[in-house]
Amino acid sequence: MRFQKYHLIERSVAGEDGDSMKTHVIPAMVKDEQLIARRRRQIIDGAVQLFIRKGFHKTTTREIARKCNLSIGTMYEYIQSKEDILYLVCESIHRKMEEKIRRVLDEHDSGFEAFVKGFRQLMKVMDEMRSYVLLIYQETKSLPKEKMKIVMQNEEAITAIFERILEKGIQDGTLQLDVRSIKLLAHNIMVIGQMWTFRYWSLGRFYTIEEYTEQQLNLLLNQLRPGKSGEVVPDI
Amino acid sequence: MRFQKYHLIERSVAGEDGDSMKTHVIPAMVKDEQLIARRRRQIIDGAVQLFIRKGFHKTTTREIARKCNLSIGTMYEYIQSKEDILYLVCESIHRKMEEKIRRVLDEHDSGFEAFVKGFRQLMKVMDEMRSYVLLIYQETKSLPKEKMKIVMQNEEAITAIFERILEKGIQDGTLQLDVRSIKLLAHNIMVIGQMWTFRYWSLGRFYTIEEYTEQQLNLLLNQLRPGKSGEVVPDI
Amino acid sequence: MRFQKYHLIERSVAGEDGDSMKTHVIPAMVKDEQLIARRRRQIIDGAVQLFIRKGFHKTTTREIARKCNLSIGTMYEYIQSKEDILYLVCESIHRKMEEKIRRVLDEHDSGFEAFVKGFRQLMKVMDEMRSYVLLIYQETKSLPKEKMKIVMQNEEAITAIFERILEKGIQDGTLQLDVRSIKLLAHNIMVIGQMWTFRYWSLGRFYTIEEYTEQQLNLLLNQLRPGKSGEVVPDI
Amino acid sequence: MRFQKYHLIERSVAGEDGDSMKTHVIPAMVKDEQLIARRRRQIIDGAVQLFIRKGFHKTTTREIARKCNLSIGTMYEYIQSKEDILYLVCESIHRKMEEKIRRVLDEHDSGFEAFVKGFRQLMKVMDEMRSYVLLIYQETKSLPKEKMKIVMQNEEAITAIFERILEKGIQDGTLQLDVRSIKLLAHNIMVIGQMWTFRYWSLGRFYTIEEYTEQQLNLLLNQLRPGKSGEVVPDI
DNA sequence: AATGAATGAGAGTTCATTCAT
DNA sequence: CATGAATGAACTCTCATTCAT
Repeated sequence: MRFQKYHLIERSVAGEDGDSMKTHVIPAMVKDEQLIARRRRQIIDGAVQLFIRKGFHKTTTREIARKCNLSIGTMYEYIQSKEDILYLVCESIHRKMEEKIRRVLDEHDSGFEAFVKGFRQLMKVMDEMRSYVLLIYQETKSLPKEKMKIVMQNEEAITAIFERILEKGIQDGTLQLDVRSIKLLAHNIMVIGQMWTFRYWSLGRFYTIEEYTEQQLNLLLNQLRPGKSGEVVPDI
Repeated sequence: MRFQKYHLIERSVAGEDGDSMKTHVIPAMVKDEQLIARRRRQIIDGAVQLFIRKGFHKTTTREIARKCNLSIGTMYEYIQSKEDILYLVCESIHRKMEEKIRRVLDEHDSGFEAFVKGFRQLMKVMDEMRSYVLLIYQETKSLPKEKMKIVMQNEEAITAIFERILEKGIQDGTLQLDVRSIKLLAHNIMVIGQMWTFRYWSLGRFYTIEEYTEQQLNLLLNQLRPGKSGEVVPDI
Repeated sequence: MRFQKYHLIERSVAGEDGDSMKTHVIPAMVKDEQLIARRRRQIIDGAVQLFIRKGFHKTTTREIARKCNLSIGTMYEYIQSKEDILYLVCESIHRKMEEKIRRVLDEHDSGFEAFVKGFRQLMKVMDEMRSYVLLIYQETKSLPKEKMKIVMQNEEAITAIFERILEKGIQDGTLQLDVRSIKLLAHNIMVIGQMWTFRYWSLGRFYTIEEYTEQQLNLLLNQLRPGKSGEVVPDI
Repeated sequence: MRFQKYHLIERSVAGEDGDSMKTHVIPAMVKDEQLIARRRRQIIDGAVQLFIRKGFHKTTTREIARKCNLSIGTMYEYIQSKEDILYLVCESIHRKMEEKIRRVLDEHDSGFEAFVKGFRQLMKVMDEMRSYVLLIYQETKSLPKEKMKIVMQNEEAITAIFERILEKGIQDGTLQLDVRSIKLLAHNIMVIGQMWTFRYWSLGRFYTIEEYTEQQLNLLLNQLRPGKSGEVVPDI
C-alpha cells in the first residue's frame, strides 16, 4: 500500500498548528525591523500590480522601484534579488488567503458546516483575489528551487485546512467518506478554487461565481454522502 | 440565467467536427513544405526538452538551435520569433494529446463506456506527458495574445471531447446528470487530469497514477448517478 | 499664382524670432540635467567623428560607446536608440552653424552689408564644418520621419536668416530683387554653401574657399542689382 | 593661381568625347553577354524601386531578388555584391539622364540657344527623374571608394555638357562670362537641378517645376550678360 | 545556368545589480 | 539609510553570401 498511514488526531479546525504558513527569511541590509516590514509592504504592493499586468519576466526592477516610490538603490537594501520580490509577493498572497479562510471557521461548527462555510469562503476568496492567485500559479516556477518549495508548502498549508475539516466531518459523522480520500478531496477542493482563476476565460462566460460555487458544492456533496464510493469500477 | 442555450446535437463522440484543433500558420522563409515540417519537428523536439528543464524565458534561442542541430540562422528560416517556437511546442503537445485520447474512443460505445475509457486514457496521457502538459500550462501566458488564444482554443477542443461524451451518456441514459452541468463536469475532468501534472509534487507522494485515476473516477461516478444533485445547499 | 503671400514684416536680421532652431526632446533614463548635457556632448563628439569617417550605418553603437569613453550601457542611459545619436549630432551641427552665422550679423547693418557679411560667413562656416555639413546632408534620410522633419526645419531656420536679410535689403533699397524671388534666392544661397561640401571633391581641385566665395558672391550680386530680371525668356 | 589652365578646344556640344560616361565592369559568373545585359536590366529595374522606397541599407538582397523575379542564387550569378547593384542602378540613372539631355542639343545651335534648351531640359529631367536623382545623391556614399569615384565621374560628365555649352557661348559671343567662371557656373547649373530633387520638400510648396525653371533661368541669365562681374566686392 | 537552404558573425538593445557618494 | 549613475554580459534576430544540387 502506498497510502500514508493516517492518524486522526484531535485538532481544532482553525487552530494554529504545524500546518500553517512558513516564512523564508529574506536578508536585508537594514537593521530596523519595523522599517523593513514597512518598506517590504511598499515593494509587494507595487510589484504585485505590475506582475499581474505584465508578468514577472516582463516587469523590470526599475518599474517596481518607481511604482513603490523607492529608488532602485533603496529597494535593494530590502531585498537581495528580483526573485525575492516575487517570493515576498507570493507569500503575502498566501498569507492573506489563509487568513481570509480561517476567519470564517469556528471550532464549534460541525464538519459539515465547516465544509460548506469553508468551501464557499474559498470560492469567495478565489474570486476576489483572482488575479493574485493566478499570479502565484503562473509565476511560482520562476522562483529558485528553495523558495519555490516554501511557496508550495504554503499552498499545502491551505489545503491542510480542508483536510482538517474533512477529518472532523468523519469523526463527528456529518461527512461520509473514506479516510483515504481525504487528501485527494482536499486537493480537489483547492483545484476547484484555482480553476476559477485559471479557466476563468472560459468558465466566466457560463457562470457567475455564485453559480459556479453552488454547482461545484453540489457535485462535491455527492461525494461526501453514503454512496457506492470505494467500489472498484470494472475494466471496460 | 447566464447558462448557455444547449442544443444536444447528434454527434459521434470521436467524429471529426468543428471542435477539433485549430492551427495558427507560422510563416517560413523556406518553401519546401516537407522540409518545413521536418525542420519544425527538429525544433520542437529540441526546444521542448529545454523548456521543460529551464522554462521558456531561461532558454536562449542559441541553446535551442544547438539542441536541434541547426544553426541559429537556419532555425530562423523556419520560425519568426522565439515565441513561435513556444507556440509550435504547445500546438504539437495538444495535437498529440487529442490524438491519443480520440484513439481509444469508439462510436459504438455507450456514453458510460466512453466516459470511463476516455477518462482513464486522459489520465494515462496526462501521466505519460506530464512535463509536457505542465509546460503548456506554465508557459502559455508567455505567448502573444493572438497565439495564446489559439492554444486555449485547442485546450477547449479537448475539453469538448468530454462534453460530447457526457451528452451522449445523457441521451442513451447511461449517465445521469443535469444538462447544465455538462460544461462544468467536462472542465472538472480536464482539471483533474492537469492536477496530476501541476500538483504531482504533492500527489505523487501519496498515489500512483493508477490509484489516482481510480479514486478520481470513483468520485466522479458519484456525480454521474442519480443523486440529490440540483438540490440547493441551504445557507449555513 | 502659386507664390506665397508675402508680408514684409519689420524684423531685425539677427533677432530671436519664430524661425529659429527647434528641438526634439530625447528622453533619458538619468535625471541630472547637467549630466545629461555633458554626456550627450561626449556622445555627439564621439559619434560625429565615426559617422564622418564610416557613415551612420557602418558605425556600430559599440564603437560609438568606446569612442566616447562610456560603456554601452551607460550610453543607452542617455539615448533611446542609435538614431537618437544621429539626431543629436545633426541638431548640434545645425545649432553651431546658426550660431556662427548669427554672430556676425548686426541689426544696424544695411541689407546689402548684411548680405555680404552673411554670405561670406556662411561660406566660412561651410568650409570649417565641411564634413559635418556633408554628414547631415547624407544621413538625414536615415532618421525616422519625425526626427527627419525637425532636422529639415532646422535647416529651413538657417535659410530663413537669409530670407530676412533679403527682405531688409528690399526695404532699405540696398538690394534690388523681386519679392517673389526672396525664397528662391535664399535657397540658392544655402545650396551654394552646401555645394562646397558635397562637390568639394571636384570644386576643391579648382578653387580655394576664398576664391569660391568671392566668385559666387559676384555672381549673386549680378542677380541683386537692377537687371532685366522678371523678363520672360522666350521659347527657343 | 590655382585655376586650371584652360584650353578652349573646338568641341561639338553634343558630341561623343572623353567627357562621356564611364563604365566599371562588374564581373559575372555567366558568359552570355546578352543574357547578362537582360538580367542586369531586370535587377536594376527591381532594385531601383526598392531603393527609392526604403533606401539602400534597408533593402535586402532577398527583396531585390523577389522583386525582379530571380532567385537569390541566380541574381548572384550576375553581380558580386549588393553594392554592385547600387552601382548598376546609379550608372543606369546617369546614363539615362545624359541621354535625355543630349537628345535636345543640336550642333548648330548657338551657345545661348544651347544653354536655354539644355537648362530647360535638365530641369525637365530632374523633375521626371526626381526620386532617381535623389537616390544617387543620397546613396552614392554607400558605394565602395572605387565605384563611388566612377559614379562621381559620370556626374561630372553631365556637368561637362554644360561646360561645353558655356564655352561655345563665349566663343560665338552669345554668352558673356569670364572663362574662369565656366566650371563654377556649370556646377551651379547642375546643383540648381539637383536642388529641385533634394529640397523639393520645401520648394515644391512654393513653385511648380515650370515656375522654378523659369525663375532660375532668369537669375542665371543675369549672370551671363555683361555686368560688373569680375569686379571684386570690397571688404565690409 | 538556375536554385534556394544553410550559414554565423555581428547588429542594436536591455536590465539586474552594484557601489561611490 | 538613501540614492541613482554606471556596468557589461547576454539577449533576440538579421541578412549578405555561398555552394551542393
